[in-house]
Amino acid sequence: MTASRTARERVRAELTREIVEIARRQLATEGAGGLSLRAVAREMGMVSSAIYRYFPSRDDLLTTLIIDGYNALGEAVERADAAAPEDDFPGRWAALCHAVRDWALAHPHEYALLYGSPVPGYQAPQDTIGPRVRDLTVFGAILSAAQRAGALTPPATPFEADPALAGEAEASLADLMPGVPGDALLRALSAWTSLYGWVSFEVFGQFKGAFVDLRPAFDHSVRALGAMIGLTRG
Amino acid sequence: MTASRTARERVRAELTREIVEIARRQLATEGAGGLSLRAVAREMGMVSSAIYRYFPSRDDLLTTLIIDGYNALGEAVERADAAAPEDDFPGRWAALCHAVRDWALAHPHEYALLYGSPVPGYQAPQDTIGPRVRDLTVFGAILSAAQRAGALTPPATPFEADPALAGEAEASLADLMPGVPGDALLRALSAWTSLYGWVSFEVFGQFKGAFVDLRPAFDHSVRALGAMIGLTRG
DNA sequence: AGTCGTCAAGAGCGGTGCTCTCGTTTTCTG
DNA sequence: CAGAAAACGAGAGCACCGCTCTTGACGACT
Repeated sequence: MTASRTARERVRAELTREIVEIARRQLATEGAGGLSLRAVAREMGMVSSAIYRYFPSRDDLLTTLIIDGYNALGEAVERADAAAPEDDFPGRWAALCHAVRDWALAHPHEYALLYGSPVPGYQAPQDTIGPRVRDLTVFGAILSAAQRAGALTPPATPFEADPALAGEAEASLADLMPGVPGDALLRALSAWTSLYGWVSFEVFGQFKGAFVDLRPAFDHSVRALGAMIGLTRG
Repeated sequence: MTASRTARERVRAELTREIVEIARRQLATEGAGGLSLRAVAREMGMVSSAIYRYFPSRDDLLTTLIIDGYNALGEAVERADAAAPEDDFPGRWAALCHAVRDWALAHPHEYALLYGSPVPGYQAPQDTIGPRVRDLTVFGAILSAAQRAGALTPPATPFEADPALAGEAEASLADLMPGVPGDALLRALSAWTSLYGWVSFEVFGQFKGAFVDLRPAFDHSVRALGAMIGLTRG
């Protein structure tokens, strides 16, 4: 039964995969705005209306591309983190940051789809919430592990966090970053926004013609942020 | 002579202004993708081809909207900075940050046009470079003034900047932020990317359903970043 | 073997940016 | 002042888009 039904379903799955693949290639070359169902159909030798048997609308196709993008980015981050020495927490943070930057520069249009302006009105259905936080999850694992290893020590700073706000942060991030004190979470949040702010600036061209060499500047910023968070070697 | 010529040119300028105004309203409601020359023409009671007498292409219309956006944001930032006590440098930094965030939240689609994914292939002609750095210019003025007032003192940090990189930063930002030492510039750069990273996250919906109250969290982050930069009261 | 669901194809709708042509009107000039 | 020149709005049209609906053929299940 499964075998007979699979005859149909297998070709269907294959065609679906092929559509997504062609769409991703179009996305990579033309950008999100240039993704056209008709062009995908043309490249597949199908007529445009046939695509709608597989994706009910252009936005649905975009949504799967978005999910794939989050997964690809998350995978890259996970790989980079796993390759770093487990107790070198500043190093793991730096590896995470460079993974994000490298992936974004290698896939600018997909990065724009994930972290740029929302494309249509906007969509973002619920299936996205899982892959969307894969990078954050890695970050949380690093922070939690550093905290457990006693390698998350607040640097001397003239600025203290409001205890109420710190508690709120602790509560709302308890699942992703368990055990991390609230003030460290707030510092980590600043570092996180700085990371994506930098990458967005660079990918979206705001840094055009600024520093001669952006890579060492990025690396310095990343390490300084790691120190600001309070990460030390375990 | 000017009066006679103005007969035509005045109505032309007026129509141009009206086109931009309608376009901005469409941009605010529909987003950059929903901006349609035909819709603008329809709303003006003109035929679509007539618009091309005033803007040679849709991208040109978008470009003027972008320039206007940079100017509006820059003006808001300048106003906020001017309203703060001149020698309260952490306060001026905080005012700048809140001005950026408030403006972005009030004009999300225009913010997306400025700091989101570049719209078509992308454009960004040279007329943009002036208004584009109005916010950065204010930031530079704050930093330079703080430095002159002796209110820019590096906080105790376990992380030192590479002198070569600091020198490079000093050289490339000498015009915008004269007199500011390189290591402070590097810290300021991190704070800058953190600011825009935060605002982009918030405007683009990445913070959806995170903290209950984003405003106090933002304010804390901003003040912590100010301390990280090394800003103190003069 | 017959029925029913799935599929690709085609035509078509309303929308887009943009081009070209054609009268008209305004401006500049001889 | 009259005529040339430039600017203008209107309209038709091209190629493209997302999306819908119908039609006919093929495959799968009873």
